[in-house]
Amino acid sequence: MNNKQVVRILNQLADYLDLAGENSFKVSAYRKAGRAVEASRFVIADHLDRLLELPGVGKGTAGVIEEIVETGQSSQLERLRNELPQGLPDLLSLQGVGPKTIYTLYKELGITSREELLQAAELGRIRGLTGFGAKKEQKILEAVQNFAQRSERVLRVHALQVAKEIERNLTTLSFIQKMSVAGSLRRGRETVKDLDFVIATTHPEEVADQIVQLPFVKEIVNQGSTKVSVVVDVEGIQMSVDFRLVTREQYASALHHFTGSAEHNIRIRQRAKQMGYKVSEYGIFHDDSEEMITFAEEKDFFAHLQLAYVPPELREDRGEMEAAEQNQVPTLFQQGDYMGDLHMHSLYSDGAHSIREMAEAAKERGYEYIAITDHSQSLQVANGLTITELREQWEEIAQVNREVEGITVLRGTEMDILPDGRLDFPDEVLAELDVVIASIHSGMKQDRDTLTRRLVEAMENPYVHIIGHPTGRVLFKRDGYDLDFDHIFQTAKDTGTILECNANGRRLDLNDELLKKAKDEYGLTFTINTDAHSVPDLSRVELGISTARRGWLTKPDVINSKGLDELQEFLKEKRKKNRKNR
DNA sequence: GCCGTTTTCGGCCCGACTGTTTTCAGTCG
Repeated sequence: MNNKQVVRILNQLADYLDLAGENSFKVSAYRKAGRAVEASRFVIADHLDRLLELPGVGKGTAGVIEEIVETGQSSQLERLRNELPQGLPDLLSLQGVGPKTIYTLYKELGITSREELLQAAELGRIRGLTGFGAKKEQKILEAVQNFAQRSERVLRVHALQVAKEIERNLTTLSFIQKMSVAGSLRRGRETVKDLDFVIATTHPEEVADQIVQLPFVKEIVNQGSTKVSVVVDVEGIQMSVDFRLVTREQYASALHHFTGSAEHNIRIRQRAKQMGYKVSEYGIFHDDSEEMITFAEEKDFFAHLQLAYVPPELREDRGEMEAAEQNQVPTLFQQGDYMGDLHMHSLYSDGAHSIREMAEAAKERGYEYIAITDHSQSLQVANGLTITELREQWEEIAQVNREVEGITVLRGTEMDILPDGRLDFPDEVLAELDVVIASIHSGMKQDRDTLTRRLVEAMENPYVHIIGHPTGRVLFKRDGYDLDFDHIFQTAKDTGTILECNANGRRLDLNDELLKKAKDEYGLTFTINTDAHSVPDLSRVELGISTARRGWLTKPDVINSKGLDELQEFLKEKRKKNRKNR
């Protein structure tokens, strides 16, 4: 039984308890225990003796978890399943419909599915119930109808596109003093469910009226004097968007509050409470007075709670509170630290632009160097290069280096690690390359041991510098390979192999959590690369940087922060050291 | 159910909005 399976059962139990009308603090205790299991560094089933170390896990939930691990289920959950129909928890996913509503509808009308709910709403059977009226019935009807098209999470890259369009429009409105996107987009998350904007204004009603009239607003969900919720459609991407309207004085507190995460905010409020304060989205209050303390900037808000400033990407309750208390928040990697991109494709394999075009675009971005890393011969779907073609490419690289000043193009490859574990080029060819990335593009469904061994053997080759997109996951499409990460990270440490944070918006691989684990537990070094297949792809480096920041990476952790000479020296050293070890 | 610099009970983050009520419950983030 893996941790995810335990989490799923704990969450199901919480859903059922919620529907059964159980004390809401008890319900959230189970959800909190679920989050603790999810965040834990060890496999729960192998360390049942350590359950009580997890925050929010006490005797009660520990007993439930033990039972889940030992029997594969929870007797409490099974009992509730016998008492309440199977379909009820599904109804919790309807917008604006919660446990109390669902339970009442079940008790009074026998409703156990979306179909039955739709029918009851259409027949007007809901409006007569105590506490329900025509409007509530209409809302329920819409929630069921919208279920099929309700907004799923969208990729960060798409959410950024929507946010930019909204920002562009907001700047044309009157009475807006200051504004920022907040929420999970500001925290740099790889996918986003909805957007939050915080706006400072002297005229909230007027701003709200202007917002709901913006051309991309498809639906007004609700509109008050401090909050407007709408659904927008920007070039076919539909998202829910909340706008929070506050005064200039309240702005910094509101920005912090709506940036979240929920877990981070809870920690902030607990701390404030211990210090005799109360925190709301508008400011900080003394327990014993009405006076509200406001802040010019977020850093002043943190300072008032005797905390160092925490960048949005770290606000997940993954150790940032402890770091801020001890003034040990790291200076995270930033855009200006990025000196060059070490993974991109050209016309030689499956890229859309020539080496020269890629070099000129990279120079335009201020880079010192790039590596052209076309695919290798076995990856025929991507027009992988034979050794002969690779040598031809070196001539063109030399020519571009002669003709385009101010940037250096390095000879590279993204070489396949073949299904049997062999590499696609022999050592004598690899020795002539400046940058060797080894990646898996086939045999992705092999078992854990086989896949792990393929990566480990690739890292043990002294000519391999980098493992490209190490887990192979593609967001919304496929999970990463089944891998033994401890074995892989240990090998990367022993061989000095660099692991990639691939900035393709569907990959972001390694992801934030694996980056943090690899850094904290193994002290590894990383590279952030776009894997660009065209000139515009070069700009997605920002997605890789926000992921790296969420993984707590700093400038020295990322080799793309090195200048050209230092980088080349570093790549050569890696080979020297490992040839000796071989 | 969890937890303790208000320690074994009594809180648990906090407020906006909506719809239904006539002072509040439910839902959401």
